[in-house]
Amino acid sequence: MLGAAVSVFLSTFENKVDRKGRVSVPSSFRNVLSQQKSTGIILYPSFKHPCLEGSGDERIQEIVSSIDAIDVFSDEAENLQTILADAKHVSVDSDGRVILPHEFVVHAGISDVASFVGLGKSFQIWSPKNFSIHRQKNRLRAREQGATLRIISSSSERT
Amino acid sequence: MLGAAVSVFLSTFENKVDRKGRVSVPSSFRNVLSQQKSTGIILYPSFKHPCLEGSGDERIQEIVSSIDAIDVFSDEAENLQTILADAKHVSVDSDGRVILPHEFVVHAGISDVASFVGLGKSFQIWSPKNFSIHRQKNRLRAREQGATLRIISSSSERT
DNA sequence: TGCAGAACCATAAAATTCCATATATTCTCC
DNA sequence: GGAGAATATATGGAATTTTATGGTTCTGCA
Repeated sequence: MLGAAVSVFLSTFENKVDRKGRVSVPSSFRNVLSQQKSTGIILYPSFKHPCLEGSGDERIQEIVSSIDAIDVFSDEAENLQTILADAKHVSVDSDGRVILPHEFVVHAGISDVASFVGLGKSFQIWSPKNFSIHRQKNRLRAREQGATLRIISSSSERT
Repeated sequence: MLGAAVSVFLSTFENKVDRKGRVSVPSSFRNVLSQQKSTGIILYPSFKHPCLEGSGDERIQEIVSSIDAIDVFSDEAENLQTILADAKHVSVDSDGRVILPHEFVVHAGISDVASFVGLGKSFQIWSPKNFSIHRQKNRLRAREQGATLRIISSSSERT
């Protein structure tokens, strides 16, 4: 294995989902997870997009803390609590695969291929078709807003 | 070894890309990377040009931090996440080479030669043909605007 | 007892490591 | 100052190791 690379979820991978709902977690993602000492991953349906949100299983702890920190009856709290209610823990088997729960597969519109999309501290799982639409929109917007590059360069100027 | 001196990506190098997509990273670039303690490099397609943006892998950490600093579900965060989703980490092998992912080769229109262009804190990878066109345009504009030298001198002031 | 999930096996494709060489470039000793 | 040794770079190709993925068997539990 190479030098542990970078410890964030990065880039996009398309893997096949077999009849039993099994799908390989990208190798580089598994490396990140094992660095985080995660035995598996946490999945929950995104409420913004037709995709699944995923992360190492310590991330749940952060969400719980976030809930604690805000007003119990706020919309925000309810959103976060919804996440907890819908989330599932799936374990990674010895071949590096997980089983995507059926209702999640449905939510994301996944048939036989799943796109794992690295977002840094977390990742998403999409159907390739939905993701390409989503990506298109994002790139267009990023270009229009010109926000992307500015933010990056401003944060890299210091050091 | 010659001037390990400068710790910025400088000048332009043309190296061959073999059948497997391997290409040598210019020696002087490797020196900069090792000074930054990078195990490899981060690559992502440029929004603006048909080329690849490259940098040491600590850059990713900066982007992730930028994301963390803003609302997780905002458009802005998604813009930045687009970069993470498109980026790839490639490790430099013991012979000083990296493998250019196929889709990146396509994006940059690279066939059998790649131009590594030093930009100081980062660099770009072009097909020689596209780069010469780009360079031509830039020179022309610089001449018209007479702005180039001013910009260079102001940004080089720090270290 | 039937089914979902877990643990095993097997294998083709892809990525990584290792080795060989050609071409420069630098060093060193005479 | 220069011939030849020693080092560094850029490349090509082969050998090995990892992944991704399909199939089968085992097992607990409803």
